[in-house]
Amino acid sequence: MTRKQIINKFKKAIRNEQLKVTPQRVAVLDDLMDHPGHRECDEIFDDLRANDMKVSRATIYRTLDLLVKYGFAKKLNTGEGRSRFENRIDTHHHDHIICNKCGTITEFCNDEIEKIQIDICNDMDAQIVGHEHQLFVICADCRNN
Amino acid sequence: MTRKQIINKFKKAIRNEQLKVTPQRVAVLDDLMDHPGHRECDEIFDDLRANDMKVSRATIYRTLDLLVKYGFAKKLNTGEGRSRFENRIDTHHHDHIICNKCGTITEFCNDEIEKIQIDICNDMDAQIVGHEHQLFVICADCRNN
DNA sequence: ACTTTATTGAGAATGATTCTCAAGTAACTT
DNA sequence: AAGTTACTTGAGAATCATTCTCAATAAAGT
Repeated sequence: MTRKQIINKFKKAIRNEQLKVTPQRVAVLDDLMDHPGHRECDEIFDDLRANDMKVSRATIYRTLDLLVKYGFAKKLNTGEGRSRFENRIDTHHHDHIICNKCGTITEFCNDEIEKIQIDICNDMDAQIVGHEHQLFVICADCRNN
Repeated sequence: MTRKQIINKFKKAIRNEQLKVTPQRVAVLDDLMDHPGHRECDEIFDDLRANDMKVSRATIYRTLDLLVKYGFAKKLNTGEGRSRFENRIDTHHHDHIICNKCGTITEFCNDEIEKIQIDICNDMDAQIVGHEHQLFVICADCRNN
């Protein structure tokens, strides 16, 4: 999907809920797609302001909630005391490896783990709606100082 | 290990760092062991106060940090916007299944997953220092209303 | 353009956690 | 047992991320 198509999909999703398409909402999604990493509110805030957009933190949080709700973004907890968000369109599912020293976030995905998770939930007759899996490490770089 | 032995071990750990054994510190560990569940600061606070102990939230947080640091407790993030802590002595390692509807926390442990995690870290030459793995579900009870 | 209704920004409010600091207390010394 | 030193404590202020409030603004339909 091209970026334009993704944004159109988002616009459609918004209108579908009798919500309104605004420059701020589009800009947040655009920013998430510009930065494949894991971004926090203030990074997005600084970006948009740097691009001369009039926007408030409140609106960014509100928009991120929308994006998560409609499946365009994922909220993650990296144990830093604040949330990070990542674009979720056209990305394969993955979990995170976080270096406790330098903070670098690497991604991983393991089909076997994914499968076991589903089995565990099935066994207890629960419907899985999501998961969060983080490995905390001292990364290769940090180990070698 | 008996409870007395665990508490003695904690006292030893504390003294070993030139810190002091105080009634508040012991009481927090005691409370964690009284309640095998996953407790948050305010629950502990209410408990200790109910037991006529003079204690402040600040001290509870400070003590929980100590307990985590010395391996007597584990801090976990259940996605509620505050931390929970659990006793970590004499408990087998486990991860958590959290019902997004009723909030019930169930534990699980899967050796295969544990093994894969280690393999993943070894492959990238990182030293694993911890992990957090949560499955978010709608539990059997909630599914059947 | 006009109307309706959702959205916005600013700043206040919230809630969890951390910090400050004077008063208190553990533990060592005699 | 009393004195000394250094770590701890509680109260409340401070902080930080996030959410809320509300009057002003701007989509989208007519």
